[in-house]
Amino acid sequence: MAVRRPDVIDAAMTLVDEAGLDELTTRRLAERLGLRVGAIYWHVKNKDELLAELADRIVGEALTEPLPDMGASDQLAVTAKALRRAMLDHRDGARLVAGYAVPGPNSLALADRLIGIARTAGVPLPLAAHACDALLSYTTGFVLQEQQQPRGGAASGRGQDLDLSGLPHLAELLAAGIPDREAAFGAGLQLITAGVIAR
Amino acid sequence: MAVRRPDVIDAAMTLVDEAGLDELTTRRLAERLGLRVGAIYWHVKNKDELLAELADRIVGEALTEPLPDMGASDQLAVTAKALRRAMLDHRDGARLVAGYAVPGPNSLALADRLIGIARTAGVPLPLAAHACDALLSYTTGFVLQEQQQPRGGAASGRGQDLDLSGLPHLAELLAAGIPDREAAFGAGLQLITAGVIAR
DNA sequence: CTAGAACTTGAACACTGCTCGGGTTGAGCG
DNA sequence: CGCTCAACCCGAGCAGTGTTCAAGTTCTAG
Repeated sequence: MAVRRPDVIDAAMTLVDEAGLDELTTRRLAERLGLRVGAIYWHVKNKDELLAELADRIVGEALTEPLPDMGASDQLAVTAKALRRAMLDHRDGARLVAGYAVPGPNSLALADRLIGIARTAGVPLPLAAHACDALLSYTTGFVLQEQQQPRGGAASGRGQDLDLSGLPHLAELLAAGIPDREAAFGAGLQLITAGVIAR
Repeated sequence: MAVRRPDVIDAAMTLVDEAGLDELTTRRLAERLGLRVGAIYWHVKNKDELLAELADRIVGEALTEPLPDMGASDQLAVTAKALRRAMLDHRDGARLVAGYAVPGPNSLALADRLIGIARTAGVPLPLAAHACDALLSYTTGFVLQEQQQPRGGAASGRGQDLDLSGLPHLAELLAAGIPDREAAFGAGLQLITAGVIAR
Protein backbone atom coordinates (compact mmCIF):
# COMPACT_ATOMS: atom_id res chain seq x y z
CA MET A 1 0.00 0.00 0.00
CA ALA A 2 2.99 2.24 0.35
CA VAL A 3 3.72 4.81 -2.28
CA ARG A 4 6.68 4.13 -4.55
CA ARG A 5 8.73 6.34 -6.79
CA PRO A 6 6.83 5.61 -10.03
CA ASP A 7 3.60 6.48 -8.26
CA VAL A 8 5.01 9.88 -7.40
CA ILE A 9 6.02 10.79 -10.92
CA ASP A 10 2.78 9.35 -12.26
CA ALA A 11 0.81 11.59 -9.94
CA ALA A 12 3.00 14.54 -10.89
CA MET A 13 2.35 13.90 -14.57
CA THR A 14 -1.41 13.79 -14.23
CA LEU A 15 -1.31 16.85 -12.00
CA VAL A 16 0.56 18.75 -14.68
CA ASP A 17 -1.82 17.50 -17.35
CA GLU A 18 -4.83 18.63 -15.40
CA ALA A 19 -3.74 21.93 -13.94
CA GLY A 20 -0.53 22.98 -15.67
CA LEU A 21 3.08 23.13 -14.67
CA ASP A 22 2.64 26.12 -12.36
CA GLU A 23 0.13 24.21 -10.26
CA LEU A 24 2.51 21.33 -9.69
CA THR A 25 3.64 21.99 -6.16
CA THR A 26 5.15 19.64 -3.68
CA ARG A 27 2.26 20.08 -1.27
CA ARG A 28 -0.42 19.54 -3.88
CA LEU A 29 1.45 16.48 -5.05
CA ALA A 30 1.68 15.16 -1.52
CA GLU A 31 -2.00 15.82 -0.91
CA ARG A 32 -2.96 13.91 -4.03
CA LEU A 33 -0.91 10.96 -2.83
CA GLY A 34 -2.32 11.13 0.67
CA LEU A 35 1.01 12.18 2.13
CA ARG A 36 2.67 15.19 3.75
CA VAL A 37 5.25 17.26 1.99
CA GLY A 38 8.29 15.74 3.57
CA ALA A 39 7.45 12.29 2.30
CA ILE A 40 7.91 13.45 -1.29
CA TYR A 41 11.57 14.02 -0.65
CA TRP A 42 12.15 10.45 0.27
CA HIS A 43 11.19 9.36 -3.24
CA VAL A 44 12.72 12.26 -5.12
CA LYS A 45 15.82 14.31 -4.45
CA ASN A 46 14.66 17.59 -5.92
CA LYS A 47 11.74 19.13 -7.65
CA ASP A 48 14.12 19.60 -10.57
CA GLU A 49 14.81 15.89 -10.60
CA LEU A 50 11.09 15.27 -10.75
CA LEU A 51 10.65 17.68 -13.63
CA ALA A 52 13.57 16.15 -15.51
CA GLU A 53 11.88 12.79 -15.17
CA LEU A 54 8.64 14.18 -16.54
CA ALA A 55 10.43 15.83 -19.44
CA ASP A 56 12.28 12.70 -20.41
CA ARG A 57 9.10 10.67 -20.18
CA ILE A 58 7.43 13.00 -22.66
CA VAL A 59 10.33 12.65 -25.06
CA GLY A 60 10.07 8.92 -24.60
CA GLU A 61 6.52 8.97 -25.87
CA ALA A 62 7.83 10.39 -29.11
CA LEU A 63 10.08 7.37 -29.54
CA THR A 64 7.35 4.75 -29.52
CA GLU A 65 6.08 5.49 -33.00
CA PRO A 66 7.91 3.20 -35.43
CA LEU A 67 9.44 4.60 -38.57
CA PRO A 68 7.60 4.03 -41.84
CA ASP A 69 9.49 2.72 -44.84
CA MET A 70 9.78 6.01 -46.65
CA GLY A 71 12.47 8.36 -47.78
CA ALA A 72 14.77 9.92 -45.24
CA SER A 73 13.16 13.31 -45.59
CA ASP A 74 9.78 11.88 -44.64
CA GLN A 75 11.24 9.86 -41.80
CA LEU A 76 12.74 12.98 -40.30
CA ALA A 77 9.42 14.76 -40.61
CA VAL A 78 7.57 11.87 -38.99
CA THR A 79 9.78 11.78 -35.92
CA ALA A 80 9.66 15.55 -35.53
CA LYS A 81 5.88 15.35 -35.73
CA ALA A 82 5.90 12.59 -33.15
CA LEU A 83 7.86 14.83 -30.80
CA ARG A 84 5.40 17.64 -31.33
CA ARG A 85 2.50 15.27 -30.67
CA ALA A 86 4.06 14.03 -27.46
CA MET A 87 4.58 17.56 -26.19
CA LEU A 88 1.11 18.69 -27.19
CA ASP A 89 -0.34 15.66 -25.43
CA HIS A 90 0.75 17.12 -22.11
CA ARG A 91 -0.04 20.56 -20.82
CA ASP A 92 3.12 22.68 -20.80
CA GLY A 93 4.88 19.76 -22.43
CA ALA A 94 7.18 21.96 -24.45
CA ARG A 95 8.09 24.05 -21.43
CA LEU A 96 9.03 20.87 -19.63
CA VAL A 97 11.09 19.48 -22.47
CA ALA A 98 12.78 22.76 -23.26
CA GLY A 99 13.53 23.65 -19.68
CA TYR A 100 14.34 20.47 -17.87
CA ALA A 101 15.55 17.96 -20.42
CA VAL A 102 18.99 17.56 -18.94
CA PRO A 103 20.00 15.07 -21.58
CA GLY A 104 18.05 12.09 -20.32
CA PRO A 105 18.21 8.71 -21.99
CA ASN A 106 15.23 9.36 -24.20
CA SER A 107 16.45 12.73 -25.40
CA LEU A 108 19.73 11.14 -26.38
CA ALA A 109 17.97 8.30 -28.12
CA LEU A 110 15.85 10.71 -30.11
CA ALA A 111 18.88 12.68 -31.22
CA ASP A 112 20.66 9.49 -32.20
CA ARG A 113 17.69 8.37 -34.24
CA LEU A 114 17.52 11.64 -36.15
CA ILE A 115 21.21 11.61 -36.96
CA GLY A 116 20.94 8.00 -38.01
CA ILE A 117 18.16 8.69 -40.47
CA ALA A 118 20.13 11.46 -42.12
CA ARG A 119 23.30 9.41 -42.33
CA THR A 120 21.71 6.40 -43.98
CA ALA A 121 20.55 8.84 -46.63
CA GLY A 122 24.16 9.67 -47.36
CA VAL A 123 24.42 12.87 -45.35
CA PRO A 124 27.87 13.26 -43.79
CA LEU A 125 28.05 13.24 -40.01
CA PRO A 126 28.64 16.94 -39.26
CA LEU A 127 25.76 18.06 -41.41
CA ALA A 128 23.57 15.34 -39.98
CA ALA A 129 24.32 16.63 -36.51
CA HIS A 130 23.42 20.15 -37.53
CA ALA A 131 20.19 18.95 -39.08
CA CYS A 132 19.28 17.10 -35.91
CA ASP A 133 19.99 20.21 -33.90
CA ALA A 134 17.89 22.31 -36.22
CA LEU A 135 14.96 19.93 -36.14
CA LEU A 136 14.91 19.69 -32.37
CA SER A 137 15.34 23.42 -31.84
CA TYR A 138 12.64 24.19 -34.36
CA THR A 139 10.18 21.69 -32.98
CA THR A 140 10.51 22.60 -29.33
CA GLY A 141 10.58 26.30 -30.18
CA PHE A 142 7.44 25.94 -32.24
CA VAL A 143 5.44 24.02 -29.69
CA LEU A 144 6.68 26.28 -26.93
CA GLN A 145 5.07 29.21 -28.66
CA GLU A 146 2.06 27.09 -29.56
CA GLN A 147 1.30 26.11 -25.98
CA GLN A 148 1.91 29.53 -24.57
CA GLN A 149 -1.18 30.84 -22.94
CA PRO A 150 -1.54 34.51 -22.16
CA ARG A 151 0.16 35.04 -18.82
CA GLY A 152 -1.73 38.21 -17.99
CA GLY A 153 1.29 40.39 -18.63
CA ALA A 154 1.46 43.74 -20.34
CA ALA A 155 -1.05 43.12 -23.13
CA SER A 156 -3.61 41.75 -20.77
CA GLY A 157 -6.41 42.52 -23.20
CA ARG A 158 -7.87 39.76 -25.30
CA GLY A 159 -5.28 40.39 -28.01
CA GLN A 160 -7.82 42.43 -29.93
CA ASP A 161 -6.13 45.74 -29.42
CA LEU A 162 -2.94 45.04 -31.33
CA ASP A 163 -1.37 48.14 -32.77
CA LEU A 164 -0.73 47.23 -36.38
CA SER A 165 0.21 50.67 -37.61
CA GLY A 166 3.45 50.42 -39.53
CA LEU A 167 3.17 46.66 -39.78
CA PRO A 168 1.62 46.17 -43.22
CA HIS A 169 2.42 42.50 -43.66
CA LEU A 170 1.06 41.44 -40.31
CA ALA A 171 -2.08 43.43 -40.96
CA GLU A 172 -2.57 41.76 -44.31
CA LEU A 173 -1.87 38.38 -42.77
CA LEU A 174 -4.45 38.97 -40.08
CA ALA A 175 -6.99 40.01 -42.70
CA ALA A 176 -6.27 36.91 -44.78
CA GLY A 177 -6.84 34.66 -41.78
CA ILE A 178 -4.22 33.06 -39.61
CA PRO A 179 -3.15 29.68 -41.00
CA ASP A 180 -3.65 26.74 -38.70
CA ARG A 181 -0.77 25.56 -36.59
CA GLU A 182 -0.75 22.09 -38.04
CA ALA A 183 -0.02 23.34 -41.54
CA ALA A 184 2.46 25.91 -40.31
CA PHE A 185 4.46 23.28 -38.49
CA GLY A 186 4.48 20.97 -41.46
CA ALA A 187 5.57 23.76 -43.77
CA GLY A 188 8.51 24.77 -41.64
CA LEU A 189 9.43 21.15 -41.23
CA GLN A 190 9.52 20.59 -44.94
CA LEU A 191 11.85 23.52 -45.38
CA ILE A 192 14.39 21.91 -43.09
CA THR A 193 14.11 18.28 -44.13
CA ALA A 194 14.17 19.12 -47.81
CA GLY A 195 17.25 21.25 -47.30
CA VAL A 196 19.06 18.45 -45.53
CA ILE A 197 18.53 15.82 -48.18
CA ALA A 198 19.25 18.20 -51.02
CA ARG A 199 22.94 18.13 -50.16
CA MET B 1 15.84 61.97 -7.18
CA ALA B 2 12.79 59.82 -7.20
CA VAL B 3 12.84 56.53 -8.99
CA ARG B 4 10.82 56.29 -12.18
CA ARG B 5 9.54 53.38 -14.20
CA PRO B 6 12.43 53.19 -16.68
CA ASP B 7 14.87 53.10 -13.79
CA VAL B 8 13.12 50.05 -12.43
CA ILE B 9 13.30 48.05 -15.63
CA ASP B 10 16.87 49.21 -16.21
CA ALA B 11 17.84 47.91 -12.81
CA ALA B 12 15.98 44.68 -13.47
CA MET B 13 17.85 44.22 -16.73
CA THR B 14 21.28 44.65 -15.22
CA LEU B 15 20.31 42.42 -12.34
CA VAL B 16 19.34 39.67 -14.77
CA ASP B 17 22.54 40.21 -16.74
CA GLU B 18 24.68 39.91 -13.67
CA ALA B 19 23.01 37.15 -11.72
CA GLY B 20 20.53 35.41 -13.99
CA LEU B 21 16.77 35.35 -14.24
CA ASP B 22 16.29 33.24 -11.13
CA GLU B 23 18.05 35.85 -9.02
CA LEU B 24 15.74 38.61 -10.16
CA THR B 25 13.48 38.99 -7.16
CA THR B 26 11.34 41.89 -6.16
CA ARG B 27 13.25 42.41 -2.95
CA ARG B 28 16.67 42.29 -4.53
CA LEU B 29 15.43 44.71 -7.14
CA ALA B 30 14.11 47.04 -4.47
CA GLU B 31 17.33 46.81 -2.52
CA ARG B 32 19.36 47.74 -5.57
CA LEU B 33 17.16 50.78 -6.09
CA GLY B 34 17.31 51.79 -2.44
CA LEU B 35 13.63 51.05 -1.92
CA ARG B 36 11.42 48.62 -0.05
CA VAL B 37 9.55 45.87 -1.81
CA GLY B 38 6.19 47.56 -1.92
CA ALA B 39 7.52 50.53 -3.84
CA ILE B 40 8.20 48.32 -6.85
CA TYR B 41 4.49 47.77 -7.29
CA TRP B 42 3.84 51.42 -7.74
CA HIS B 43 5.95 51.43 -10.90
CA VAL B 44 5.00 48.02 -12.19
CA LYS B 45 1.78 46.07 -12.00
CA ASN B 46 3.21 42.58 -11.93
CA LYS B 47 6.47 40.77 -12.04
CA ASP B 48 5.17 39.29 -15.28
CA GLU B 49 4.70 42.77 -16.68
CA LEU B 50 8.30 43.54 -15.76
CA LEU B 51 9.54 40.40 -17.47
CA ALA B 52 7.50 41.11 -20.57
CA GLU B 53 9.11 44.52 -20.74
CA LEU B 54 12.56 42.97 -20.47
CA ALA B 55 11.77 40.42 -23.16
CA ASP B 56 10.50 42.99 -25.59
CA ARG B 57 13.50 45.17 -24.95
CA ILE B 58 15.80 42.31 -25.90
CA VAL B 59 13.89 41.75 -29.11
CA GLY B 60 14.17 45.46 -29.74
CA GLU B 61 17.93 45.22 -29.69
CA ALA B 62 17.71 42.81 -32.60
CA LEU B 63 15.89 45.44 -34.63
CA THR B 64 18.58 48.09 -34.51
CA GLU B 65 20.89 46.38 -36.96
CA PRO B 66 20.10 47.72 -40.44
CA LEU B 67 19.64 45.35 -43.33
CA PRO B 68 22.48 44.99 -45.81
CA ASP B 69 21.73 45.24 -49.50
CA MET B 70 21.92 41.54 -50.23
CA GLY B 71 19.67 38.80 -51.42
CA ALA B 72 16.58 37.98 -49.43
CA SER B 73 18.02 34.72 -48.18
CA ASP B 74 20.96 36.55 -46.63
CA GLN B 75 18.76 39.26 -45.20
CA LEU B 76 16.67 36.66 -43.41
CA ALA B 77 19.81 35.07 -42.04
CA VAL B 78 21.16 38.41 -40.86
CA THR B 79 18.06 39.31 -38.88
CA ALA B 80 17.86 35.85 -37.35
CA LYS B 81 21.49 36.17 -36.32
CA ALA B 82 20.76 39.58 -34.86
CA LEU B 83 18.01 38.06 -32.74
CA ARG B 84 20.37 35.36 -31.55
CA ARG B 85 23.00 37.98 -30.72
CA ALA B 86 20.53 40.05 -28.76
CA MET B 87 19.44 37.05 -26.73
CA LEU B 88 23.00 35.88 -26.12
CA ASP B 89 23.92 39.37 -24.99
CA HIS B 90 21.73 38.94 -21.95
CA ARG B 91 21.88 36.11 -19.50
CA ASP B 92 18.80 33.92 -19.86
CA GLY B 93 17.81 36.10 -22.79
CA ALA B 94 16.20 33.26 -24.69
CA ARG B 95 14.25 32.14 -21.65
CA LEU B 96 12.90 35.64 -21.31
CA VAL B 97 11.96 35.98 -24.96
CA ALA B 98 10.49 32.52 -25.23
CA GLY B 99 8.55 32.70 -22.01
CA TYR B 100 7.34 36.24 -21.62
CA ALA B 101 7.14 37.77 -25.07
CA VAL B 102 3.43 38.41 -25.03
CA PRO B 103 3.51 39.94 -28.48
CA GLY B 104 5.05 43.26 -27.60
CA PRO B 105 5.63 45.97 -30.17
CA ASN B 106 9.15 44.87 -30.96
CA SER B 107 8.23 41.23 -31.41
CA LEU B 108 5.55 42.26 -33.86
CA ALA B 109 7.92 44.56 -35.71
CA LEU B 110 10.47 41.78 -36.04
CA ALA B 111 7.88 39.40 -37.45
CA ASP B 112 6.72 42.03 -39.88
CA ARG B 113 10.22 42.65 -41.05
CA LEU B 114 10.86 38.96 -41.70
CA ILE B 115 7.67 38.53 -43.65
CA GLY B 116 8.45 41.66 -45.61
CA ILE B 117 11.85 40.40 -46.67
CA ALA B 118 10.41 37.18 -47.95
CA ARG B 119 7.60 38.88 -49.80
CA THR B 120 9.80 41.32 -51.67
CA ALA B 121 11.67 38.25 -52.89
CA GLY B 122 8.46 37.05 -54.50
CA VAL B 123 7.39 34.60 -51.83
CA PRO B 124 3.59 34.50 -51.47
CA LEU B 125 2.16 35.67 -48.16
CA PRO B 126 1.15 32.35 -46.58
CA LEU B 127 4.53 30.77 -47.18
CA ALA B 128 6.26 33.92 -46.00
CA ALA B 129 4.33 33.73 -42.77
CA HIS B 130 5.34 30.11 -42.32
CA ALA B 131 8.94 30.96 -42.99
CA CYS B 132 8.84 33.74 -40.42
CA ASP B 133 7.34 31.35 -37.92
CA ALA B 134 9.99 28.75 -38.65
CA LEU B 135 12.84 31.20 -38.32
CA LEU B 136 11.64 32.58 -35.01
CA SER B 137 10.88 29.18 -33.55
CA TYR B 138 14.21 27.82 -34.66
CA THR B 139 16.20 30.75 -33.38
CA THR B 140 14.63 30.96 -29.95
CA GLY B 141 14.67 27.19 -29.61
CA PHE B 142 18.31 27.08 -30.53
CA VAL B 143 19.46 29.79 -28.16
CA LEU B 144 17.27 28.41 -25.42
CA GLN B 145 19.20 25.19 -25.54
CA GLU B 146 22.44 27.11 -25.99
CA GLN B 147 22.03 29.17 -22.85
CA GLN B 148 20.81 26.31 -20.75
CA GLN B 149 23.12 25.74 -17.86
CA PRO B 150 23.04 22.47 -15.95
CA ARG B 151 20.30 22.84 -13.36
CA GLY B 152 21.64 20.15 -11.04
CA GLY B 153 18.85 17.74 -11.90
CA ALA B 154 19.03 14.01 -12.46
CA ALA B 155 22.34 13.84 -14.29
CA SER B 156 24.10 15.96 -11.73
CA GLY B 157 27.48 14.66 -12.80
CA ARG B 158 29.68 16.71 -15.07
CA GLY B 159 28.13 15.15 -18.14
CA GLN B 160 31.04 12.74 -18.36
CA ASP B 161 29.04 9.69 -17.46
CA LEU B 162 26.72 9.66 -20.44
CA ASP B 163 25.54 6.22 -21.34
CA LEU B 164 26.19 5.98 -25.04
CA SER B 165 25.53 2.27 -25.41
CA GLY B 166 23.14 1.78 -28.29
CA LEU B 167 23.68 5.29 -29.55
CA PRO B 168 26.31 4.78 -32.25
CA HIS B 169 25.93 8.10 -34.01
CA LEU B 170 26.14 10.21 -30.89
CA ALA B 171 29.20 8.27 -29.82
CA GLU B 172 30.87 8.88 -33.15
CA LEU B 173 29.90 12.52 -33.03
CA LEU B 174 31.40 12.90 -29.58
CA ALA B 175 34.59 11.25 -30.76
CA ALA B 176 34.78 13.54 -33.78
CA GLY B 177 34.45 16.64 -31.60
CA ILE B 178 31.37 18.68 -31.04
CA PRO B 179 30.98 21.39 -33.68
CA ASP B 180 30.87 24.91 -32.35
CA ARG B 181 27.51 26.55 -31.80
CA GLU B 182 28.16 29.40 -34.15
CA ALA B 183 28.59 27.12 -37.13
CA ALA B 184 25.70 24.92 -36.08
CA PHE B 185 23.34 27.86 -35.92
CA GLY B 186 24.44 29.16 -39.30
CA ALA B 187 24.03 25.74 -40.86
CA GLY B 188 20.49 25.27 -39.63
CA LEU B 189 19.68 28.78 -40.68
CA GLN B 190 20.87 28.17 -44.18
CA LEU B 191 18.65 25.15 -44.45
CA ILE B 192 15.60 27.24 -43.74
CA THR B 193 16.39 30.38 -45.68
CA ALA B 194 17.52 28.46 -48.73
CA GLY B 195 14.34 26.43 -48.64
CA VAL B 196 12.19 29.52 -48.52
CA ILE B 197 13.69 31.24 -51.51
CA ALA B 198 13.85 28.05 -53.54
CA ARG B 199 10.08 28.18 -54.04
C1' DC C 1 -0.48 78.41 -0.20
C1' DT C 2 -2.72 74.58 -1.30
C1' DA C 3 -4.61 70.47 -3.64
C1' DG C 4 -3.44 66.57 -5.75
C1' DA C 5 -0.34 63.59 -7.90
C1' DA C 6 3.87 61.04 -7.45
C1' DC C 7 6.28 58.22 -4.66
C1' DT C 8 7.56 55.52 -0.45
C1' DT C 9 7.02 52.83 3.83
C1' DG C 10 6.03 48.97 7.10
C1' DA C 11 3.72 45.32 8.07
C1' DA C 12 1.52 41.80 6.89
C1' DC C 13 -0.66 37.38 3.96
C1' DA C 14 -0.47 33.20 1.59
C1' DC C 15 2.47 30.54 -0.64
C1' DT C 16 6.80 28.16 -2.25
C1' DG C 17 10.86 24.44 -2.00
C1' DC C 18 13.31 22.12 1.30
C1' DT C 19 15.30 19.92 5.79
C1' DC C 20 15.48 16.87 9.65
C1' DG C 21 14.92 14.28 13.97
C1' DG C 22 12.00 11.14 15.25
C1' DG C 23 8.43 7.74 14.28
C1' DT C 24 6.12 3.75 12.03
C1' DT C 25 5.56 -0.30 9.14
C1' DG C 26 6.98 -4.76 6.88
C1' DA C 27 9.84 -8.40 5.08
C1' DG C 28 13.60 -11.63 5.87
C1' DC C 29 16.21 -14.32 9.06
C1' DG C 30 18.09 -16.90 13.02
C1' DC D 1 8.84 -16.08 17.83
C1' DG D 2 12.03 -11.92 18.30
C1' DC D 3 15.17 -9.20 15.87
C1' DT D 4 17.10 -6.10 12.56
C1' DC D 5 17.36 -3.18 8.78
C1' DA D 6 15.54 -0.90 5.28
C1' DA D 7 11.66 1.41 3.24
C1' DC D 8 8.61 4.83 4.24
C1' DC D 9 6.31 8.57 6.59
C1' DC D 10 5.03 12.68 9.95
C1' DG D 11 5.30 17.32 12.11
C1' DA D 12 7.23 21.22 12.54
C1' DG D 13 9.81 24.54 10.97
C1' DC D 14 13.17 27.67 8.01
C1' DA D 15 14.12 30.96 4.60
C1' DG D 16 12.49 32.89 0.78
C1' DT D 17 8.87 34.20 -2.79
C1' DG D 18 5.09 37.54 -5.10
C1' DT D 19 1.61 40.64 -3.68
C1' DT D 20 -1.46 43.93 -1.13
C1' DC D 21 -2.67 48.04 1.43
C1' DA D 22 -3.48 51.76 4.71
C1' DA D 23 -0.76 55.20 5.96
C1' DG D 24 2.80 58.44 5.43
C1' DT D 25 5.98 61.67 2.79
C1' DT D 26 7.65 64.61 -0.98
C1' DC D 27 7.12 67.11 -5.20
C1' DT D 28 4.75 69.98 -8.55
C1' DA D 29 1.32 72.68 -10.74
C1' DG D 30 -2.32 76.13 -10.29
